[in-house]
Amino acid sequence: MASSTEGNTRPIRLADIAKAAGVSHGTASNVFSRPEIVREEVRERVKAAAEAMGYAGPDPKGRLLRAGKVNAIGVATTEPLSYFFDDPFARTMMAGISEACDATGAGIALVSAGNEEKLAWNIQSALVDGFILFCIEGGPRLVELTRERKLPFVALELGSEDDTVSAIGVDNVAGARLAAQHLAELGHRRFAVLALPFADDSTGLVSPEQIRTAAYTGTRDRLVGYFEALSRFGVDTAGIPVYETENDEASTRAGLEAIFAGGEPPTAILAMSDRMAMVAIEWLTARGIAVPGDVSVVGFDGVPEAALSIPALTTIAQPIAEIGRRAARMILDFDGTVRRETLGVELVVRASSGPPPKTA
Amino acid sequence: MASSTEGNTRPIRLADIAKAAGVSHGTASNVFSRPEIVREEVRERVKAAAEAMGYAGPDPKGRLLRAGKVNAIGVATTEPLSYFFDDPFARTMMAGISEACDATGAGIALVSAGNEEKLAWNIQSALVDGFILFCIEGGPRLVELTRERKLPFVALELGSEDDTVSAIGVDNVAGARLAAQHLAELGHRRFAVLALPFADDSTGLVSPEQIRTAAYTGTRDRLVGYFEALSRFGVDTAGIPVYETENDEASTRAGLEAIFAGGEPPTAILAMSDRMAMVAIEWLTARGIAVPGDVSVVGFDGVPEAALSIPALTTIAQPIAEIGRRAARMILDFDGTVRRETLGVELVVRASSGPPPKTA
DNA sequence: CACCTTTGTTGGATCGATTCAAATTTTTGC
DNA sequence: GCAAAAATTTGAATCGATCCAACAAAGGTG
Repeated sequence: MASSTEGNTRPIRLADIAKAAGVSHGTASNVFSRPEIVREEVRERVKAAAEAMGYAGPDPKGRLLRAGKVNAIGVATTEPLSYFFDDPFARTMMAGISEACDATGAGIALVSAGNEEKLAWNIQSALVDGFILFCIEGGPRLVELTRERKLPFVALELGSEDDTVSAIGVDNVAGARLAAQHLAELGHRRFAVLALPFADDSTGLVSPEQIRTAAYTGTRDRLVGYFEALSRFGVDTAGIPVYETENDEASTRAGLEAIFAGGEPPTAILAMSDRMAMVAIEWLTARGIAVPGDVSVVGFDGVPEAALSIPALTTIAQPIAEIGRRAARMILDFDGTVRRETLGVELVVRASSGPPPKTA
Repeated sequence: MASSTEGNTRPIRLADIAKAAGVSHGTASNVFSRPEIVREEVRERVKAAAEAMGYAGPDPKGRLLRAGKVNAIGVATTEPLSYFFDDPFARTMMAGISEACDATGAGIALVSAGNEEKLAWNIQSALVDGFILFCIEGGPRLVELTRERKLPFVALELGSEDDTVSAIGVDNVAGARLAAQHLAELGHRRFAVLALPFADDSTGLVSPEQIRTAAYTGTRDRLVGYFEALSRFGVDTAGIPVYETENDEASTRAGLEAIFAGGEPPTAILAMSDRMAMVAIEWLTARGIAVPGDVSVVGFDGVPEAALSIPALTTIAQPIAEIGRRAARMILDFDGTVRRETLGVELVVRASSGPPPKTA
């Protein structure tokens, strides 16, 4: 069997090197991980043996098991992987996460999957020291899945009210209030809302009942903020059409159709994401409805693209990158405690909002 | 919060569960990895024990060592991590890679580092089955580092002439020819080139000597293509200023200053990246030089943003996402052979190129 | 009832390293 | 020249699982 295995390229292990160099594997290991403690002559001999046998260096797989720490954090989402590179919000957030990881030399592992079963498996088997959860949709489910792993994790967006999970997010109520107040102060009295999902797999005009039982409290909070501010200006919030979308182009357009199908169109649109707001601007403009001449639009998020749209988007800016940085640091210097941070938001007035038309 | 004296909560291992449930560790393992082969009663007993002891499920670290496969591919670059999310070219490429990974359920690990030493370490210790190398700059060095790891890898951009390494790239010569020919056909005769780096740490106007000894052959190929096409139209290529930048805003602006400082300004700029081309458009426009009225600009890459610039950028479109997809698949179904693929490029004529001004 | 399947369970071997207490060798001090 | 101190080296134990040949028990057959 000796000669027949000639071509069988079983990978070379550290132990093989040790034997070839005539030292124990303990010493061989030291040559690679703490070279300074082994005598120069021996060190050279082992290195020479490694070189001669084509050894690739200690296999991280083996090292990992012993060391325990992977030195990488996982970022998980229910969206497909390409979401991390396509979506402006995600990208900005990832840039923040990257920054924190770069600073400590940690790596980033992107975790996602086509279907839920695979996602569960991928979360179970991801080689990471902790997770950052992108809870855009399916947040509760994602948290559930991750909790099983018993690793530190932090949810982005305090979507869930469950305060046993660490989370970082913004003050949605305050932000929404700011947006609505801005429009009301400009004189608007007829509004429509483009909302993020309240629950899984539902879209369309939303009833008060659905709002009360919203699974995604982030969405609910923004609506609460809108209504709170508008009430103060004497607007009858019960009459405001709230259209739930999936935060994509198709469902946003459907929402706009529905909103403008009725008799008296709104003069201002409150969109719960910049993405929807920008689709709205495009949709309105294409129909000859002037923004902000006929209808004002205010977004939410503050993605970089919002400054570039035409007209530039008035929006509620979240400190997106900062959220990412903090989330990463929370995992990197995890101390066993649950932390929930709420960051402030800011109204950024640009060109998409103005006074309502005189005729209205 | 209760009693921290609970003890050192050593993580629970599969073996602990096995003992608690009174079965062998082999059986306990089967309960999790091949539940169908263990008798229901036993299965439930083990699961119950796991639940009771707060077992997080088989640790991937252990599994990994046995299985060998990580089921993730590493994407490495010498740029900081945030490059993956900021740069349009990188993002488009990553989207392609994501797609291929999503399809097979593989994960993506981003590998980078602040300094070269750390990069080397991170490449050594990344838990991946193979690498995709983003050889924007420092390509040869990155290849070197990765080769040591003895894992499959593929370089993006056939930057190196070393054909023992797998690579995917585009036909730079043909693409550059297309760009130059387009401008020459429009009537341009006075050109300037904004070039990508020819070698590490050099910028400024480039001498023929530097071109011949270029470390980055991709850059050289593009220049060769430009010159080849222009010669055919009787242009004296020796007189064309070639300014080497670092493909960032600052050095591109410096290049433009240098190019337009001379007596007779060019009527057309050949930029080796869309990034530079877009900076050029902005720079020219800000100076009151009309694009394409006074000066035409043609880019290279075909990033999505190019279509959105004002005026929209004429460019040589690479199948960026397709390159990513192929690279990922090459690693995912690695068969031990070296593969070098060259993909075609396409001239996309948009608004940034036109005939030269009459007066010139 | 002996014999063959089928189905389930066991425990040792293995994956590839690191660690550390103990053993060994080399230096140093006098 | 010798003991104590310092510097190296050793090898068993460990990290946490999976795999698989061997074994045991239950079911079927003539």
